Amino acid sequence: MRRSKYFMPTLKETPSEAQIPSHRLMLRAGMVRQTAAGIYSWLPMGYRVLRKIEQIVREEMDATGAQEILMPTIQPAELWQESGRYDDYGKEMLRINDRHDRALLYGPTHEEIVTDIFRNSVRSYRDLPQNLYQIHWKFRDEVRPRFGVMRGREFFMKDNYSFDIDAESARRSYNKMFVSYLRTFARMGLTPIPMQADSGAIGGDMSHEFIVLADTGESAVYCDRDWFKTDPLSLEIDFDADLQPIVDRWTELYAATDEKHDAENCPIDEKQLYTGRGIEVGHIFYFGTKYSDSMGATVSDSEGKETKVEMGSYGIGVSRLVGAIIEANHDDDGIIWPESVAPFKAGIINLRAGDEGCDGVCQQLYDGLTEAGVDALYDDRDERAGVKFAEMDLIGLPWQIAVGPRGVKAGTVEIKQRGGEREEVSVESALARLT
RNA sequence: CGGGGCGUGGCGCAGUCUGGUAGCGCACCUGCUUUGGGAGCAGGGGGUCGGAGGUUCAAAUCCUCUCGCCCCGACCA
Repeated sequence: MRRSKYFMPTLKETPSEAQIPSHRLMLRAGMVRQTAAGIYSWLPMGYRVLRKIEQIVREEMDATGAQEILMPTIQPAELWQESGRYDDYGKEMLRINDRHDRALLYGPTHEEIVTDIFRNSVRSYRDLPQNLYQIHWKFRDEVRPRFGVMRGREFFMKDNYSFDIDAESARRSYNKMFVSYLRTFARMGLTPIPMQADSGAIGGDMSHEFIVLADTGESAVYCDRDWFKTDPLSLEIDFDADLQPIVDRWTELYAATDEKHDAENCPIDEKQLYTGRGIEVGHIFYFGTKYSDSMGATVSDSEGKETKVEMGSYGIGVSRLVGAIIEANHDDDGIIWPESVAPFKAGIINLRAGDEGCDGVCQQLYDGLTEAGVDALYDDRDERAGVKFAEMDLIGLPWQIAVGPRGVKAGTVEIKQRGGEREEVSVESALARLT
């Protein structure tokens, strides 16, 4: 993509409404624009990142055998009246009436809809287990949206729902999600720490929040330093195998959010305790027959008896992750994207646009990268070097290649990783480095 | 929802207390000079001061109402 043609309205100054780094940087880098309180429009570069994250989530969901569906954003009130949540949910739920004065709502979550789909379509235990996911928009009318995309009212979310014949099978479904989440977040360059969460009326240990550490995170977290020795990406996972040992391993180390942590009775040594901040990016939850009960979702078991299905639901805040990743990866100059979610892998800076030599080398680099399938942003504008360097640092592409008249004469370009040192190399080796 | 704050060109702000017909920096346009870390000079365009009422000879400024946004707290992917 040529910068001169790319819609990326960057800002030198920070709009006054933005307080935390990710919000400021997303506005400054031209990734998003606020449309209303807690409601954002995604501009080309922000949308690229959102899609990268979405794709990682999708791949990891698919790897577990979950199947992607797409449910409506607008839902009929009847289903919620049936589950009993229509009155419980309160003002966070955006309620709408259509022209016939029928009560509708903009879905804050989709348990009712999937349960409805399921009960109308599945009759036998032979069709279980089942796990359906979707990635799309939800709306919760937060009293106080803030932190930009990290706590919006409208947000992009992956949510999925498991259906099992019994509690034991439901635990297997839960474990799959648990392990899958570890990989999903790790692939985005984040350190995910599962923390036991309140599992409500069901009780037990079947609810976890996934927290990623970030200095500017919303809540204080306490955990064992051994967390940093673990690497989810090194896990060889067979989703058909028993995952309980992996889950056990990832829950035996201490980890607690502010609310649960008790300094007096902390089970681990002070030296071993890491104190930091974190952002909740995922939540998995087993809730048994809560909805199958109220909404009559049953199947025949192996003896022909009607049995309520055991369910769980699992969420990942996809749009929140964009902010969370920036919170965890930035410096004073701007964003530092992990390669897996970067909008472009590399930026090419033409330090003397219009100079025949510079133009030629830049084109050669750009073509070379493009042919190799590497996304590059080529800053071909007639701007001063400082402007280009500053913007490239701001938008945080993992690699920068600077092409100037001096180097071109000597047959070299300068390559550096965002935040790293510059290195003079030949055009060929620059290309080799990135392809 | 309780408490606080702010709405003035695209962005950041001054002007409001003490009414007199809107200003600065950045960005934008033109020209020249510059050209390796957000250039310099000159010229130029753009705002009925969030909105509606009211007071006044006169309102960004005073009064009333209203809408929007932000921050702290309680709540959440």
